[in-house]
Amino acid sequence: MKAKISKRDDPRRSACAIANTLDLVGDKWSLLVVRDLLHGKRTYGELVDSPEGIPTNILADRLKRLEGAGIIASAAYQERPPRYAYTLTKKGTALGDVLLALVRWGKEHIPGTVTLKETASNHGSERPTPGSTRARAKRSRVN
Amino acid sequence: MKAKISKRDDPRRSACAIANTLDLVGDKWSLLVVRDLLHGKRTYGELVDSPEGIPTNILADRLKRLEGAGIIASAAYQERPPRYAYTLTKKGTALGDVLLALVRWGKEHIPGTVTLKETASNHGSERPTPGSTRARAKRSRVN
DNA sequence: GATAGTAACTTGCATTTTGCAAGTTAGTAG
DNA sequence: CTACTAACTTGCAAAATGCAAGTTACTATC
Repeated sequence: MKAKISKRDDPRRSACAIANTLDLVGDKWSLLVVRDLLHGKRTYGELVDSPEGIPTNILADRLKRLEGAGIIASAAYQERPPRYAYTLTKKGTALGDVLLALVRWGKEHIPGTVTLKETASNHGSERPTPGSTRARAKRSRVN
Repeated sequence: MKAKISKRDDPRRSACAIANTLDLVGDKWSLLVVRDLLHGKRTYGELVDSPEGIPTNILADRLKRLEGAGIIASAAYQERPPRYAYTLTKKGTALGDVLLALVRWGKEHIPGTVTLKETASNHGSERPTPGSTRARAKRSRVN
């Protein structure tokens, strides 16, 4: 019935907001996925194609974790061959401020880095519009 | 044979400022060390005592890497038993903006998190004051 | 209908990183 | 000499990462 949270079994490292945020997105890949989604990418394939070359198993894992954390949401945009589009939730979109701080620091303090913004506009081909179809997400449970 | 830096053997994942920043501080611990230094902590022991409980080998490694990246600097504040004080460089202090973005996001989106600021104001025991001896380490602003 | 292709994952396994405990070094205090 | 402290280092076991290959579910083309 009631979920009681005692200090003993608190899995968090501390109450610090920074530490807890880092526990969610403090790894080499999570924020890059968020970056790509902010830039308009939506599908697994588009995310895999990013210049950093995320391994597919890592991407699958990060998508699960980010969805579990309420940072992204997935929705089937077509049923016949099941295809999913990932989008940022409001919570995820709010990470834009963090990315902005990161990119500003990087551009100022790491030579040769740039703000890359390649994919917001598609390059030629038409794509199915996510959300247009009836959302029927029949999928293995997302922990 | 001369060592030439071509795009082929560039060790970086990409030119993206976010990716490169994450390669420097995109792990569970680095930014917590920066946080503590911003809050006025200076010695190895003080850093180890943080509530998240960083393992000592990880701390030693992160201090080396952060120093190598020019984010922190170490200076001996006493010679007889060698003792070192770690301080943020200007480059490291600039990460305060990133931390600020992280703490804001965490406080808004993760329940039960706070801005913890148990600064250098010691709670009971006296500590050696850096700068008492010859080598004086300049203190950075205590947020 | 057999072959090939595409998107989205999953699985296996070697390598790397993390984390806990214990040990080491260089001093001070009694 | 023994105890104690600060600042690390070392030794693994466990977990995370990364690369390649395999799987599933379709579509398109011989």
